[in-house]
Amino acid sequence: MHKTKINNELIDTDSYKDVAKLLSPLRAKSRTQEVLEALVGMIAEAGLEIGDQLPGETVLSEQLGVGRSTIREALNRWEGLGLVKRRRGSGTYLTANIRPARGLVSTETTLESEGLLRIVDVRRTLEVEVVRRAAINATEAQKQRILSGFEKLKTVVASGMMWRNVDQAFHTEIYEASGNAIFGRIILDLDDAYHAAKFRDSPFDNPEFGVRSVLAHGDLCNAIVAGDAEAAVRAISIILDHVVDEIREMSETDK
Amino acid sequence: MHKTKINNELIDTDSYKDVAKLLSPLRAKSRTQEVLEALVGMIAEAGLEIGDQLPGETVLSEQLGVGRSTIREALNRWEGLGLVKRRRGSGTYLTANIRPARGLVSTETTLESEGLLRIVDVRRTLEVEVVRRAAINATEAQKQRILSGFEKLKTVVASGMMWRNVDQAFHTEIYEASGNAIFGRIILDLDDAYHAAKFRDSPFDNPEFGVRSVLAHGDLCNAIVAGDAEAAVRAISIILDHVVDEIREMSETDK
DNA sequence: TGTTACCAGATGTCTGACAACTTGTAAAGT
DNA sequence: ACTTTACAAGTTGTCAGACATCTGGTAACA
Repeated sequence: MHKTKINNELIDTDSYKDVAKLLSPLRAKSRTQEVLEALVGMIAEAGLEIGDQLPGETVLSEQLGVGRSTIREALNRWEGLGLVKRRRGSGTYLTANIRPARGLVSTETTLESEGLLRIVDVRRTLEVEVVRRAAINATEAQKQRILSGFEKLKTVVASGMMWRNVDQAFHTEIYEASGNAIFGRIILDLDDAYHAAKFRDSPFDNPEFGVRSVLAHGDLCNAIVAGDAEAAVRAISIILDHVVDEIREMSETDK
Repeated sequence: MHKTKINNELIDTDSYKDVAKLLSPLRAKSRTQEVLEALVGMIAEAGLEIGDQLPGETVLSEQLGVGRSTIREALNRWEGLGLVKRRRGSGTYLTANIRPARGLVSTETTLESEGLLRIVDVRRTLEVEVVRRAAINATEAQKQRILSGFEKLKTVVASGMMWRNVDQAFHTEIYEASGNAIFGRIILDLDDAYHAAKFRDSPFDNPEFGVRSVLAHGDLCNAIVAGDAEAAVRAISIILDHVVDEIREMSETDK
């Protein structure tokens, strides 16, 4: 069996499934996540409202081309969040208004940099709180994961490769260490909205930006491990300042 | 409507479900719920803490005598509430302190209120920032809208009507006055999630809560109009404290 | 010594099957 | 004409087994 090193990951080059992955490396999302997004789209398009019944599990699984277990995992997640109510022998019913996420950064608010800056603005509020808590609450195991995440980020950035996924993994460790996973979930949503708006025309990472902010990432990492909340807040502020700079530069050089 | 005397009690015989409920009220729990309670017991007994790894799915399913799918449904539910983190290829890890229900409170209610408190926690971070900015940035026209929104809220609460929509409209005015609408967008999403989870079975407002917090709403309103950011922050904190109290009361009185 | 290759264990997904429940409807009975 | 019963179709709940995919550690190799 042949293995090849790509993006710092061992990849099986014998099965062409993995080759396909090379062509579209953005599909890192889990099947369940994709199903959830597809469901949101379906609900919006079909105009379903509170109380309406969703199609059966078998119908959904056939239509989306995934197993019934996967559909069930997605729907059960939603029931846990109170978005749907499942009745055995009857069906699954909407119990809340489900809005497609595109509202965050939709069509008209993407007026160049303005929308991006607003997103970063909200993100800063959340990130500051998260790193403060992470510095206080992180367990030893979590600190270890944060450290190794940073090491991975450093090597990827140094090699000039796409670092967004690695960066996101690094920050996810911090969100988890904060003690309230909902912060992380919202920030990741904001991040998705940000990149969807930013990379509309050129969907590639900026290598230079990675080099610039990797230093601050190191400070952030050390501050959390050392339990220094205020230093962590300073570090994340610097990182977000770099993001703001990036947006400004982009809006200046771009047309 | 037919009534029949059974065991010296008048019972509605139109639906024999009620009779069956009298005979076996213990079998109402689903397998998944039993699994969740068993897991809570195991975690408490084993003394697992945040960051610790749970036994594998196969081990749990064998030990509890249920299928692996059932275990997965339970654990996925927990992940949705942010109580555990599942890592593919690695394992399932605790991300919150899970305590067994005591006294009359059901395990389900305990876990649910835990999730609600996390939502309010995130919301507090955002709301504090929003009202601070609103107090600083609000224009005269926006202050006027906030004032009239509060007047409407006062009359609706006093009349004992459903006040949720009016309350949401009042807060929306504040979100807009903050100068960054994305804050409001996210808070409204959180509000939806909160109500969907909280009012899963009884979709009604609590009139008493409205009366209690309308005073703080007045303080918030005046502080923003006066441009006093710190007073506004204090007022919104009191409002959110009331929400937390409400959750606590619910999980104590619930059977 | 450091890289590589491999292995065990864990979660993710799919398939097929059956159980349990709900609901509507047609048949049977009065 | 009305009520009761029985049944069928549709839906979610649970189980078993299999394979895919990922993670972390270990042993072999250069």
